[in-house]
Amino acid sequence: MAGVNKVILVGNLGADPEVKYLEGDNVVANLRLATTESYKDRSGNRVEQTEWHDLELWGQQAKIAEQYLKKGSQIYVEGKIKSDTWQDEQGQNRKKVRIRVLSFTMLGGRPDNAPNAPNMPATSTNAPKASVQTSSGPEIDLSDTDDDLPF
Amino acid sequence: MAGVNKVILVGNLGADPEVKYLEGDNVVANLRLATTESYKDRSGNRVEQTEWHDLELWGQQAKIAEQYLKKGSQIYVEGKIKSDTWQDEQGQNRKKVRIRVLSFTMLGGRPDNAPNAPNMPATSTNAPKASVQTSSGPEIDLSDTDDDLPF
Amino acid sequence: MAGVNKVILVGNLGADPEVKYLEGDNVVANLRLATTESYKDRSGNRVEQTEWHDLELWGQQAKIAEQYLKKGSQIYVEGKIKSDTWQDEQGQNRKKVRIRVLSFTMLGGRPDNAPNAPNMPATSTNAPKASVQTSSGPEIDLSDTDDDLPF
Amino acid sequence: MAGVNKVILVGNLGADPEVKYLEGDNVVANLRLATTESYKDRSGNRVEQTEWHDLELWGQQAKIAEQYLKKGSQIYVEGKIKSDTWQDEQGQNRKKVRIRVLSFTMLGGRPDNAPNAPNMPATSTNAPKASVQTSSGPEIDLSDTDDDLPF
DNA sequence: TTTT
DNA sequence: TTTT
Repeated sequence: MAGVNKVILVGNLGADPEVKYLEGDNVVANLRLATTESYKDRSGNRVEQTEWHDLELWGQQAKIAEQYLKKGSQIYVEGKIKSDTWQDEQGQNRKKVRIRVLSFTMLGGRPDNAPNAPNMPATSTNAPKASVQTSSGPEIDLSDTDDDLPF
Repeated sequence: MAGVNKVILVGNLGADPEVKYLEGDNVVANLRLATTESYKDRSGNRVEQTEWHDLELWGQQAKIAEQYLKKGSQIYVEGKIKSDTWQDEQGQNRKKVRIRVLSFTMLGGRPDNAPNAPNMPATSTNAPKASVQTSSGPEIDLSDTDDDLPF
Repeated sequence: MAGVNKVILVGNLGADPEVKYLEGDNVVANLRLATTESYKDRSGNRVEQTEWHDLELWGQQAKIAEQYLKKGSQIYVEGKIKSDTWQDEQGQNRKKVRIRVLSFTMLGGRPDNAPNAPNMPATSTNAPKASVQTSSGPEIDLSDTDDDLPF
Repeated sequence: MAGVNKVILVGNLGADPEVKYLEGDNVVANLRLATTESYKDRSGNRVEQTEWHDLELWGQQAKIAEQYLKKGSQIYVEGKIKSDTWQDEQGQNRKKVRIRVLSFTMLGGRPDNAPNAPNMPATSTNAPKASVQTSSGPEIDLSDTDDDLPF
């Protein structure tokens, strides 16, 4: 039956991406993203509440994350909630929730390691911000190569 | 620091709402929501994948959920990801992820137990679908009482 | 520069889809969707405010809309805002805003004209609710055929 | 009938906010926001497509926009589509679509004119990024005054 | 455990 | 563990 499972986050990475190259030319990147909410409590004091999200990126997006994201990077993320369930050694049911990222966009300033040669004109197609929108369901073949970064 | 933490779901309840009345006139409802995704695998077979979400509603929304939602109900949900963390008896760090619902809307047909008397005119303010939005624009008066359900 | 342009709607069609078959095997469907918001004004009276949206669907989605949607259908829509600008006969700048639909899902009950023969097994791939998620950027080739409906 | 009308944008302002102070202590700000999408056409050339959105903010949000946003500012916006319709001098039906902003968040670096004195402690409540959310959870006290900007 |  |  048809459903919708959508997550939208804006936050900062708590650490550099952790990237694993798997067999069969597959790549996965894991990110820790903090989204912080700020509000006033009853006493009028400003309170900050931070939620930490475990993000998972696959394929070309994992590679772009590896290359351009790092601890502190601010990103916009779109994805879906995905959980793994298993039994632990005590026979207890366990569940781990992750955000499967379907697209992300770097926010704020130009990344330090963006591919912009010095003296490159401002109107260069090497735009200063990364936008990655593979919108890849499992059945879609994204035959991108490393030379073919989306920005 | 400013962030965004937003979840949008459309799915069906796997069970009737579980409602607890707490001290201090507080109410909480817990719902189990299934979002099902359907796609074709490499062999061309249609595959269904269901994700189960733990929803948490508070206050007036909890009461409306109790009154109008039941096992099988299809709803649109907007909320945010919220996790509790603690140490279990083995001293292991544990984390439980929930969706804190900020608004929801009943989808599909008129709920069985909707407050529509027979012979009630079609233009009755007892509209057939529940829409609950605790968050309102500045011009909207939310002086709701318990007798004053938003539909 | 990287941006986000996302629209999420839940509403009902004000009329049957208008479908045009263009040259080159292209199809476009135009839908009128009403989203209705209900709130109480200062006097405590319930007020309904309806916004009408012009939706545009292309390709396989247009065909599915033609086949399964009709006046009154309730759908969930995801898309982006897209405007055409031109000069009218008086030389005035004009602008027309549409929602370019990227995916939609039928809500509520089984559509009347869904392809479920009586005695059809429950596991039929002709599932009773349409879910269309081509997530088609302009560069993605969706070589679906009519026999290959996504439900 | 219950509906959903939601817009999520990330983009940059094309000009400084235009703010009007109305009678009765009301304020409205109009913003022009560009969302740019980048993709490759059939020839493999990168193409940028920019959509311009007319945003409308009211009350406290309008004041914050006036104070902290300017041409070029990158923001995350959440709102709804809202159209005005009228007849022009030729008796033609006209329609103007705007985004009614319900919340916004400044992205990227610290705004130039943010209220951070030099030597101000890092834990100052005068946080450098604006987050404005008129819609709040039930437990949040929104007793803001004009002197009491939410960051 | 839902829905189709 | 981020950001401000």
